[in-house]
Amino acid sequence: MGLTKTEIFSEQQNEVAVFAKAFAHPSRVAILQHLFKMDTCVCGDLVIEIGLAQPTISQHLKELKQLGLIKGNIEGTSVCYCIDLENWNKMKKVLNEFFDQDIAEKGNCC
Amino acid sequence: MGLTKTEIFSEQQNEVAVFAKAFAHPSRVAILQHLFKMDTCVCGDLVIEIGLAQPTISQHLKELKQLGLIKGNIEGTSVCYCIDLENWNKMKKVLNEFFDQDIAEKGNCC
DNA sequence: TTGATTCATTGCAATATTACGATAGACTAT
DNA sequence: ATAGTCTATCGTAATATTGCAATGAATCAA
Repeated sequence: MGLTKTEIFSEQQNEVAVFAKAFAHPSRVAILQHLFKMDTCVCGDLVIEIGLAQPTISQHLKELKQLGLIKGNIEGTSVCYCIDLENWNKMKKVLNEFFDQDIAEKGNCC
Repeated sequence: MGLTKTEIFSEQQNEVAVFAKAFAHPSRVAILQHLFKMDTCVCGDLVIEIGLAQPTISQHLKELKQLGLIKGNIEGTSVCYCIDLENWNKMKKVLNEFFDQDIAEKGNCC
């Protein structure tokens, strides 16, 4: 059906999934990497850098912004996008807690 | 179009995206958490635990298996699934390298 | 063999995601 | 005002993902 049954999962499980979705596409990975590399970022940069159409980039930026991973300030006619470190670190914490579950002394059955 | 243009991205960017996709759905997050919790895991367990239909769970398990994050051994009539630690650690390394890009002394323009 | 159990596969329906052309809105420069 | 630049939004087309009923394949128990 394509309809995720979010209500049957825990809040943490949904949070991991929502954050992971941000990186689940190479366009967004590339956008974030570029934002890390640069000091000041404009959408136009990204269109040239990444090689997708401007509306496509704009759409990906919107998703990242809604997740809180980036923020954008209007600067004259262009928009300055950059990483929102506070939320970025929160995301890292949530995902790393998931990655680092207790796996130490487990009888490996397989 | 829904067709990801993987060819315009770097290998690393695609790798991050592919791994992230594994966690981009709460079902798979829940499955992995359950596999961590248990010592010996069977698909039937997961159907009861998670509350989705058996074919749905089976499909998610297949994806995780194809990615190499879990492995499954046939054990009589049931199948023993568990985390593949080697690939799990590789995934952690790939994603953490992405998460921990140089962000230290950046002039925050926003 | 027959029936029960367990998991995989197939086929389908519905929603989600990705991409882009066209267009609109906001600002700048002339 | 007018033209040019930059970004957002709308509408649309195509692919991807999710979920499940039905079915199949393999094993075990009697």
